[in-house]
Amino acid sequence: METTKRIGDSRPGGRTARTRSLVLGAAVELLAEIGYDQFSIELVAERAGVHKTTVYRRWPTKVDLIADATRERSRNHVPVPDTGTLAGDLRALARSVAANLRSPAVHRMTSNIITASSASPDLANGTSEFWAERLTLMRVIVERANARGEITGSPDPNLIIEAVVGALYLRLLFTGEPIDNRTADAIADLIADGATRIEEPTQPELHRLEPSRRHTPADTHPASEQLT
Amino acid sequence: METTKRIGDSRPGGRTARTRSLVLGAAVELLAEIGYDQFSIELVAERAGVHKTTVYRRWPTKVDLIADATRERSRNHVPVPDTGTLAGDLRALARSVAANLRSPAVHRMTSNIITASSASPDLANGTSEFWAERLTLMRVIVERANARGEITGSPDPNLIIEAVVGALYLRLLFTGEPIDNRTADAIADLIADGATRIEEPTQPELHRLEPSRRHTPADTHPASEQLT
DNA sequence: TCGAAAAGCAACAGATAGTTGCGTTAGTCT
DNA sequence: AGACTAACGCAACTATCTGTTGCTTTTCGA
Repeated sequence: METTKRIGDSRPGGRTARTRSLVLGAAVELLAEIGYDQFSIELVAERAGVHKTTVYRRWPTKVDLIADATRERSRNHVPVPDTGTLAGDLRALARSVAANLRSPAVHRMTSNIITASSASPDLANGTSEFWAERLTLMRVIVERANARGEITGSPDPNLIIEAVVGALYLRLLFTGEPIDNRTADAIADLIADGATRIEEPTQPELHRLEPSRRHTPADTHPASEQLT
Repeated sequence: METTKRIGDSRPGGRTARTRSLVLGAAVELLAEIGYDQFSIELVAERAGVHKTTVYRRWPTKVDLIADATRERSRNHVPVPDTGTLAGDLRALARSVAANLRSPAVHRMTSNIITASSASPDLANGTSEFWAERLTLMRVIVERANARGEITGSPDPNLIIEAVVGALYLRLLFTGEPIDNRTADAIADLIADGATRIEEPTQPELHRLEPSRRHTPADTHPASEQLT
């Protein structure tokens, strides 16, 4: 039995692969150019110089196509800075992210992926994995700082990166405020200060503020019906 | 002349207002229930118990409707915590935001607004204003801490709030990692530590790390074609 | 109670998504 | 090389959805 073979599985060599990369390339281009509304399978087909049935056969829906098109980006190697200090590394990282976010294409791409992700658990997983990989890569910044003895306490390394990146994305998606290098430096410094609390690393044990000294506020009951 | 009067301007009292609120209410509900794809004017009309032409006449497009429906949320009063310490306040704030973000309805709502915003500068402005207001409200947390002498240096107060909130939203929209109270506390503490650098507030001048001591890394040239 | 603004209604036009059947092209296998 | 077959091209089609129009009915306001 098992004649249930998926399209594009055999003949991985020639035309199939070419068509596939043409279509996915066109999809990525369009995702960066137009909004989710405008994005359509027919447009992608036209851009790829391919007939729409070809696209429909392999990617039944819009989100399937988007999911596949964005899956490849894991290959994007993020250059991880190594300046010798945590603050320096975080600044470089923040500036690099900021520079990226200033591009309208990236803005559109990001919005579109968020939209599609909310419609497809598959794509949501892909996005999640992509970011997990990316954060793992960036985490060496924190690990190096740790090896240097820069870091006090044991903050979650991921959280340090997430705070820097998250603040920048918040501006991109919500506040619309400028994402310039000044901002990037400021957020990097803020987080670096938080992670390297003591200014005299030679006496790291001296009267450090223990987490237990802070009081945990009563859990604010979740706002009953507060959207966003 | 000037017969160009907009629909719904006169008769602000009775039926007009009722219809309006019915429609906007239905729109908000749907935004929290379904994705941007499914969301349509006809669905909103049906949910509101109103004929679709009624909706079309007042809100020509989907995004117009969404823009109007979400404009009202500025009224949402965010309870600003006041626990007596910056760390405590930030923890309470983070927990409250986290609790909110755990709701799937909020997740969908957020994604949908992002999508619609990218299609409408009008809505984008609205969202931007909404967040500006919200951040301004939350900023009193930092201002109170400042008055208490908790804060060293002069970090951008907005940035402190943005870092906390941004990290949580990053998880919601990208990484998909859990947004529990542990995470909320950790991010709050990290930022609080960054803002209140010296552990002995009575000697705030003692060997503080000046910004000038940090070196600014060479600006990493923006990755030429790195989407997202 | 009367006039006018807004809502209801049905029918319509146009666009778009997605499908189907069949002929054509081009890798692959012997 | 030549045959086989998976994948593509093509045109025509259906179905659905978006948005409009002309008219009638309701309801607010004065």
